[in-house]
Amino acid sequence: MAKEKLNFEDAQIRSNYRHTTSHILAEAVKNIWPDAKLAIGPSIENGFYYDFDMEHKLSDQDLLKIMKEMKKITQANHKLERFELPREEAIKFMADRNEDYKVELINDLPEGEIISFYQQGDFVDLCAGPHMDSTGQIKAFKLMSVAGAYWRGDEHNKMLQRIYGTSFPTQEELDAYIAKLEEAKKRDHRKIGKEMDLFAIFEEGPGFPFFMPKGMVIRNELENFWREEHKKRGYDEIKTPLILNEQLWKTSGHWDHYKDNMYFTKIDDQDYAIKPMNCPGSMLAYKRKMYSYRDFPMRMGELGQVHRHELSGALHGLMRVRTFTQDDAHIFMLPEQITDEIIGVVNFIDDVYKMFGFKYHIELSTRPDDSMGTDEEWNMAESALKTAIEQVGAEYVVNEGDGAFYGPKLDFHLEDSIGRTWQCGTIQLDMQMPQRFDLTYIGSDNEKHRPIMIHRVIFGSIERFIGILTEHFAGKFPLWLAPVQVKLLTVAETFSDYAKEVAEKCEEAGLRVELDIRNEKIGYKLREARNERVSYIGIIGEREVEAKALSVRSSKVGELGELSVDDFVAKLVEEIKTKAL
RNA sequence: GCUUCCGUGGCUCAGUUGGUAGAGCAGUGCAUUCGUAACGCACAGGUCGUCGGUUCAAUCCCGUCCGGAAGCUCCA
Repeated sequence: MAKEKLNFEDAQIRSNYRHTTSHILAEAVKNIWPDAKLAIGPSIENGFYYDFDMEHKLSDQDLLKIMKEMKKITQANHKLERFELPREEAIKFMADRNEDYKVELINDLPEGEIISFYQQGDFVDLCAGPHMDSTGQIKAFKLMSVAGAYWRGDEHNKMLQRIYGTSFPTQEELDAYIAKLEEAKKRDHRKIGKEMDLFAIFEEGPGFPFFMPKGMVIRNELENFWREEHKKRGYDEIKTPLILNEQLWKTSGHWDHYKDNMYFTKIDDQDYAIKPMNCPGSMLAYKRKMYSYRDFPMRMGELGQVHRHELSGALHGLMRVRTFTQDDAHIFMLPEQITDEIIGVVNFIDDVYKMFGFKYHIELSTRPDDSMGTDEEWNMAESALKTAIEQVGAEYVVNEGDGAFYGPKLDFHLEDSIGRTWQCGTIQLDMQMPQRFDLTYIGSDNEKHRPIMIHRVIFGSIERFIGILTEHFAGKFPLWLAPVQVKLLTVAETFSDYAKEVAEKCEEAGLRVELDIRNEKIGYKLREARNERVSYIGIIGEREVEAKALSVRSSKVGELGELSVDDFVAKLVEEIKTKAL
C-alpha cells in the first residue's frame, strides 16, 4: 500500500485500525496461552477490546507481557488476508481449533450470510472485516485494563476475561489520549468533592451520600433556580411522602415491574414501601378532588427523594446512588394540548442546559415488545413526541423499542468532561398510570374523561447533576453556584479590621464570603484558597487599605489587579444576577 | 450481584521476605507580622477495614464478611 497518511478522523478507518489491533492482541494472547479461547473483539468508542475464555488469570503484569508479544507481531508485518468458507467447513475449521465460541457465532449467523475469516501469519479469526492490510501498520497501541464481561453480555452466561486497549497512528496521539484521560481523572467529582468538602459517602451507607455545608450551598442554589424557573412556567410544587403502603405500588404496577429495586418496611404490622418513583404519590395528589377541562394543562412539580436498590457494583460517587432527588413534574392535559406541552418542556430543558454550557443530544425511544396499551395510543403518543421535537427543530436519534412499558419517551443526554454521556432529562408520555388510578376530569360535554399525563425531569437527579457540574467545571463553579464566592486574605494581622469591613460589605450585598486573617504568610493562604477553588480571592495589604480597594484574582481568569471595594462588589453581584458561566 | 484489583493515623502515601508501624499535609502549642501556590520548632494522632484460622508470634500467610476502584449488567 502506498504511504499515504491515514485519515484517522474517519470513523470507519479508525474502527478498522483498532479492530486490526484487537486481532493482534488476540494473536499475542494465543501465542502466550495457546489454550485461550477466542470470543469477540470489536473496536469501540475509544479503542477496542477482546474477550477470552482461559484458565490463566490475567494481571496487569500480563498486559506488559502481551504488549511485548504484540510488538513482535506488528514488527513481523504480517499481511491480513481474507478468505471465505461455506458454513459447514467454517464450523469444522473453528471446531478443529477448539474455538467453541466462534462455532456458536457461526451457527447463529443467518442463512446465506457470507462467512469470512482474516488470517495474519498463522493466526486466523472469524471476522466480517474490514481490516488494515498488514499488522505493521499499527504503530502505537496500549492495553489499558483487564475486566470481566459476560459472554454475549448476559449475566447468566460464563464470565470471560476482557482486555481493553487502544491504538493510534502515532505515539504522540496515543500520549495525548492518555494525557486526556489523566485530565479527566483530575476532574473526577469524587476527588474534587472530597477536596472541596462538598459531600461524603460512608461505609455505613453505601450509595447514600451526605451533603456537607459547601455542597449544600450548590444544592440549594440549584433548587432555588429550579423553583424560580418552574414558577415562571406555570408549575405548582407539591411534596409527597417517602413511605406509602404496599397496595399503592401494586396499583401502580411497580410491584410487578420494579419490586426487586425497592426497599420495604412495616408499620403496625402493615406492609409499606419506600418510594422508588414519585408518580404514584402524584396520582393520589391528583385524585383528591374533581377537575374541569378548564383546569388543564396542570403542571405539578416535586423535588422528590426516591430510594432504589441499585447493585453494589453499579454505585459511583454521586452519579449512581441508592437515594436521589428527582426534579420531577407531572403534567395533566387534554389530548389537544400534548404537542404544546411537550414543546414547552423541550424548550425548558434546552434553556436550562444552555445556561450551564452543556452539549447534549436527544433520543426518542419507541414502543418496546412487552408494552401495555393499544396501537392507537402508542401511535398517538409517539407521533406527539415526534411532532413536538420537529416543531422545535431539534435533532434526535430514534431508539426503536427502547421506551418504557407504559409509554414512549424523549431522553436528553449530557456530555461530561471525559466525553461520557449521562441521561439527565427525560419526557415520558404515560398511558398507564391515569388508567390504573382511574384519573378523570369533566369535559365540556359534562362527561368524565381520562386526562393525558407526562412525567418529566430536567436535572434528572440533583445529586447526579451536581456530580456532572463538578466535572464539567472542574470544581470552578459559576459564581452563582460557588460555595465560596469571595475569600479575603490579609497580608498581615494589622489589616484585619479593614478586611472585616470589606467582608461586611460583601455580606451586605449577599455574597458568600470567607475571611482569612490568620497569622500566616500570604503565599500560604493564597495556596489554600486556590486549592479550595474559591471564585474570587481578594488580597488586602497596606496598598489596598490606603486605596480603599483590594487586589483581586479570579479562579477562571487569573489576576484582575486592584479594584475598589464598590466596583468589586458590583461586578460580582452582576455576575451572579446574570448567572454568567 | 458477577470478574479482577484494592483497604496502613482526618488526607496522600511508605513499610514489614511474620516478631505488635513511618513520612508529608491537615490539627494543637510556641515562634514569626511576613505582599501572591506551602517559614521554623515542638506536641498530639494509627494496633495496620471486620471476624475467624495457621503460627511460639500476624498488620504482613489463608478464609469470611464489609467497603472501595475498573469493567459487565442495570439505570436518574
